[in-house]
Amino acid sequence: MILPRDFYDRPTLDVARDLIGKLLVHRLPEGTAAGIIVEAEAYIGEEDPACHAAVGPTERNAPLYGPPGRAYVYLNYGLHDMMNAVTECAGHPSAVLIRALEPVEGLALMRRRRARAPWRKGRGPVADHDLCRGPGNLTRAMGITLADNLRTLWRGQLTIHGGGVSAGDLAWSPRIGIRVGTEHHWRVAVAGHRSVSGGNSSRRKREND
DNA sequence: CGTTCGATGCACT
DNA sequence: GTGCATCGAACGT
Repeated sequence: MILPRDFYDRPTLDVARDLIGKLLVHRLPEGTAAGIIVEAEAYIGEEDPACHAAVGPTERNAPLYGPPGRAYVYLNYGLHDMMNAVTECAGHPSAVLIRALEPVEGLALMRRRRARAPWRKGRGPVADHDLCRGPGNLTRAMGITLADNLRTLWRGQLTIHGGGVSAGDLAWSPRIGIRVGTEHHWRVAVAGHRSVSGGNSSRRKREND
């Protein structure tokens, strides 16, 4: 069953924790892709220096100020679309970044989309557990783009479902790839899961700062 | 094992 | 003009 709108209208850290083990589903004419969320990060309010809302309301971060339960998708490094779930009541700009999935459905479609990336030209197929490993890889594999910005997650073609999935032990750690706000351990992941990002050494160093 | 860096586009100052 | 909530290859030790 699809998670209701109210699921997202709660403290962001609770939402981040509870999103682990849930199923992200994207239905398109070319096929359906789905995966279990195994890694996420919380970005909480204007006081969080790493949150896009830290600079106050702008055109780009407007979705954060809107109602919870919608997607906030933005382009990062000119290359990667990042997908967040907007949380908390409207006016408190917060969201959860979806960082990694364990692929469940549409793996062939995911692999085709990943292979389409220019930098993968001439390289071998992506392993199953790497298809949705990392926020940029995840959106590419799932076919999530800027066109999905502001989409409702509780109905429509991009949805998050609950039900029956055991998440395993959760591990909290500093968020990845940011220069500020690293004192907060607002990244949550299934401990030891193969599809969790941050596997390379430079990431690990930043994590331990 | 470790660190560095290019690709690539746009919001923000 | 600057700086990214990244990815993955290249290179040093």
